[in-house]
Amino acid sequence: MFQALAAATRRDILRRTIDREQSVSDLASEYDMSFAAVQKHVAVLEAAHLIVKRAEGRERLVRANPEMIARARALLAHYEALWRGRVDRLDALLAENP
Amino acid sequence: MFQALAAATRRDILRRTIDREQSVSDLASEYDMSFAAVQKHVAVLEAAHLIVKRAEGRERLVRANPEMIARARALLAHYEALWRGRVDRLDALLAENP
DNA sequence: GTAACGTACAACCAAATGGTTGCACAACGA
DNA sequence: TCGTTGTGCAACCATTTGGTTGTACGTTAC
Repeated sequence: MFQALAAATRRDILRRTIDREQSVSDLASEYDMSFAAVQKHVAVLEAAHLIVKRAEGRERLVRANPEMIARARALLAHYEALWRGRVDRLDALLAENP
Repeated sequence: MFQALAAATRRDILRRTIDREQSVSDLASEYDMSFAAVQKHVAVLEAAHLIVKRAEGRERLVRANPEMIARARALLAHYEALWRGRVDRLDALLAENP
């Protein structure tokens, strides 16, 4: 998941598809690279479940999956909570030895 | 930053150094790879400011930088906020046309 | 003083990544 | 029907990544 978020282009695709559903071609037209390159980025995001695709005729409409973004955020929040826990233990220690 | 978070080993180093300050050797002993490999992971995390190092004699003590973890989390929260904004706009639209 | 320890860094290697072009194929439009 | 459009996938290529070993150098212990 973090691997999928690592490339700037993919984060940008995520940003655009949060705004509104877009076809793969729509997305490809926004970047200075081949359609195939963008299609691969979309595939990576899809594999990480950061986006979902929906078929509409010959188009594939892409939209961000906020649930998965929330999950990434929760993981980082968990790291912070661990740190907070350390502080809390330190606080407890200081309370014991004032 | 997300690139730095992309490797599982580095996230694990982050987790360990949130818990408590540890030397590079301490960290290296935890993984089934060479010292140099771990040292490189630490260097990547340091370049992303996800950890900070402190010299103590010949040792380099590593600790996580919760400020930067918070920043990563905030970025993801921002993405979610964009999505929320979309929903809010939709809500406003529905309110206009009940 | 010297041996051992902790760290950094260079050189190298295999595998993954991010890009390309080309091709196949389904869906749409004239 | 037939050309065009939208998509996916394979093959290929250069660069990056994640690992290795070896070397150098400052710090600590004896």
